[in-house]
Amino acid sequence: MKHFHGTVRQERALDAYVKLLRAADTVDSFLMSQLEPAGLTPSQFGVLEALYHIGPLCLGELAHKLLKTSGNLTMVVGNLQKRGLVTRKRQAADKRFYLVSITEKGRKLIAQVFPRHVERIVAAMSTLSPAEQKSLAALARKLGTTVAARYR
Amino acid sequence: MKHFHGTVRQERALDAYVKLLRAADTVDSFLMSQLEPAGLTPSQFGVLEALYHIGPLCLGELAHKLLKTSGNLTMVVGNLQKRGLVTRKRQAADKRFYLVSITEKGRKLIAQVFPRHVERIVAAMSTLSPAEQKSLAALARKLGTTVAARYR
DNA sequence: CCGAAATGGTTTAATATTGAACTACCAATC
DNA sequence: GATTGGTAGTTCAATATTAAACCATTTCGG
Repeated sequence: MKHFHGTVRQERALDAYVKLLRAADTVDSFLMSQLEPAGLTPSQFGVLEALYHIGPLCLGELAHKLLKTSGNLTMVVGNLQKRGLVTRKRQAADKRFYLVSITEKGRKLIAQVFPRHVERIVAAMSTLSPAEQKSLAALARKLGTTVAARYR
Repeated sequence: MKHFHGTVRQERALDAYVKLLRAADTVDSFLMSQLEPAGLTPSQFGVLEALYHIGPLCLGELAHKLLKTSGNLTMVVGNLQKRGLVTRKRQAADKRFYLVSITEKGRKLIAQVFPRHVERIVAAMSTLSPAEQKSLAALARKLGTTVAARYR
């Protein structure tokens, strides 16, 4: 938005906003493009990674963690299920819940893909010094949690 | 990725990466949800805003600015055109180019929506002090440009 | 208990998004 | 000036994404 002119206050906020979004977008699309050889879309990777590291989750929890709608998760989990990477099981206690678990096949896939993914993140972030990385994390966290809480 | 355990170096990079993405996602989805009453999707708003502030652009330039593919822009611009918010004109000089311009109707819509949008950005960013906003912008910029340049 | 409200998921319709194949046009070279 | 190659956009098939309507189940107030 270099072509917008407002008050100092506005331009400062806009500038930080735009640069934040662009950085996130650039880093993320690079990382996600590297996942393609595994045949995983970004969303599919997100679901599998969560199940791999956290354990079985129900659809609503997945949706909450990935900041997506439940309708979306129905589709993404469906596609993972088709490929035998996850299972979906109706809970006996409360039949409204569907527990999603990663299968052995899914586990193997993530185990194969994740280490390289982490190394690419390290490489990408290494542009920033350790102190800068911590600073960025703290600022982003403060911004994200405040906005999330304010407009809940 | 609180459930991943690696080296200090890895966890620092992952933490910064995750918090960056989540902050961007949270702020952006809040802002974009506020645009719905205008009947604009995030992408449509992005295109319209660019045309409004920069002037007429061809499809490739729009794709580059919005970090999207040309195929995507064909669709988004098509939907904006259906609603009479932009026009698409074949260039005489080089007939491969299609120049996209905002119409008076589109201009009015953005003029009506944009000021509130800016104020919401200011409000969201105001969690951070002016110095923190500048710091965040600088760190995000450094990260984004380096990653974009490295993996071009 | 029972009917009403709340909750978890699915479905539906519309738009978005991508990569890849394809079309139209331009440019350069021989 | 025809072939060759490159560039701008479109089309296509598949997945993603959302909001809204809907279905099933549970919970709660009376």
